[in-house]
Amino acid sequence: MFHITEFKKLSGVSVRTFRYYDKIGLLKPVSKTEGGHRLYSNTELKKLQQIQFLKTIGFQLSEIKIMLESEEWDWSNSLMKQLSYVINEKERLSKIEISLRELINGIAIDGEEFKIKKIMDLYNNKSSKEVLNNNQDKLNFKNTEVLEKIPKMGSSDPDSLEWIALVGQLKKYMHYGYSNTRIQNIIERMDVKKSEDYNDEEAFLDKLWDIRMSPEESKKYNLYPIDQETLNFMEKAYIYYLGNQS
Amino acid sequence: MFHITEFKKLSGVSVRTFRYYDKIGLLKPVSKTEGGHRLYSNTELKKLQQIQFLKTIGFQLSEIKIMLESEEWDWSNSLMKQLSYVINEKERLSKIEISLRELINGIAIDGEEFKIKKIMDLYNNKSSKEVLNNNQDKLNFKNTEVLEKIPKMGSSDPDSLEWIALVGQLKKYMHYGYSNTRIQNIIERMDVKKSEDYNDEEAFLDKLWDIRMSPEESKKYNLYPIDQETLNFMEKAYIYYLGNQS
DNA sequence: TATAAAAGATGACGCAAGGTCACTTTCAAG
DNA sequence: CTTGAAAGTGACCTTGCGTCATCTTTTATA
Repeated sequence: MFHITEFKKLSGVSVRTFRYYDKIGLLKPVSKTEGGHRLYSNTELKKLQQIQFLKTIGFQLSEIKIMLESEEWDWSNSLMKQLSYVINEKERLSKIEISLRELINGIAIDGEEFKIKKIMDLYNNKSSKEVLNNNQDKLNFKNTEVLEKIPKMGSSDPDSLEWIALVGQLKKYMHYGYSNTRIQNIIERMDVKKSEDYNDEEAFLDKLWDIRMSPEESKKYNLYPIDQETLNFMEKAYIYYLGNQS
Repeated sequence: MFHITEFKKLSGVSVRTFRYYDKIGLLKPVSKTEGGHRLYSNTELKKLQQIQFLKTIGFQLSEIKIMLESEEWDWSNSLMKQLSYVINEKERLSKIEISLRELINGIAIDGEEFKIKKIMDLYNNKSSKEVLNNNQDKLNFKNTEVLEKIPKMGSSDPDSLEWIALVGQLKKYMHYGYSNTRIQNIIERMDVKKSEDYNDEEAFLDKLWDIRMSPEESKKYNLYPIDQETLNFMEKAYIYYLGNQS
């Protein structure tokens, strides 16, 4: 049993925090003295450490509370969600980093600091134009000849099966980003398998990526459905793969 | 001269934000009507865009206010400071990302979600007894524990699916002989996948090949059945692969 | 055991950047 | 001049506590 300042020294967390956690019901003292002073035990210390860890990896206290309360929490789900959030944040920061470096270089080259406002204007204009460009839809053409070669759903042929498995893995690990080793290994395997299965007679994957079919269309052809997001991701990963080959 | 809602439409920023910026003195309307309605001009629009840009690269409103107020601001200094902040943040997020991936992998390997709390403890007190206990667990690995990692039949997990597909292809193309390119490609993919899925902590395939279980045994464990002939062939092909690597 | 000092409790305000009510006043058209 | 839309102000809410101010309990010493 520890008094609140001992508990603070053991954990390195402030007294105010304990009172706050008590108030929001996240971590309650094991008991109280007659006068109302809080008392903690080793159990609370361990729970506090769990809370601290979950906090450092970016969860909010309200989420942590629910996590630790329910006995059968879907940990992998929330960890994945948190991971994708972290990855997005990193990407956002990377963009900011690039902008900052450009600005710093621009200033260094100019030497005239008052030009900063003009540079900032450039950024604003650029971003609005980029939005327009990105909204332009890409071409949607079909090639039934190629479609016939695409692995069919429900096939028990191990070759088709691996295609399905590879696409499935692509989706599963998409959150790692297209440059991730695991993703790149999958792409490489696809590339090798492409030339084995389709003998390079048709640039199969190229066609596949041009088709960009909707789930509805692919069902019509009894194909393994590949959604737009996965196709886009596959394209990015493949471009990256080609760039880093040789 | 724009009224506040026109200004909102021109900039995409909320009305509440304008009132807030006015209150904190960041962006004041150029004038007001007799009744007190705010009026903005193109000057304010440009300034607002500058504010928005500085906000996206991570500056606080209080900083932005000072920046835009003083005529001779040391831009390069504050941009550098911001850059170092962004770099630190990215590094912090990278560490979080690693932790999250380790946790996710741990769960994926374990399959037992309730172990999350033990894993979290490991992060906190790396020197405590928990680590020792856990290491002991790992030292006590037996064949049955390895068996738990082997892809199960009927699993829809794309990773398991690819294992099954790869073994299936091995059987299908076995007649080409173990040194055939196609076979060697399959073996290579297995090797890559082995280190991805099992993290090299255990030489998974080695164990698998040591087990050499009968179809009956594998059914008992609900495993994808691999017959003796395929196992032997796999071994030969793998030895050949190791010899021709590098 | 009385008393002083240290330790603890409670409550309130503040922080950043606004969102979301509720209620009142002004503007612009007919 | 009226009426509905638009604009105004003020207050409370969010996160995760830090920082007073004030009051009560515990503990050490005389």
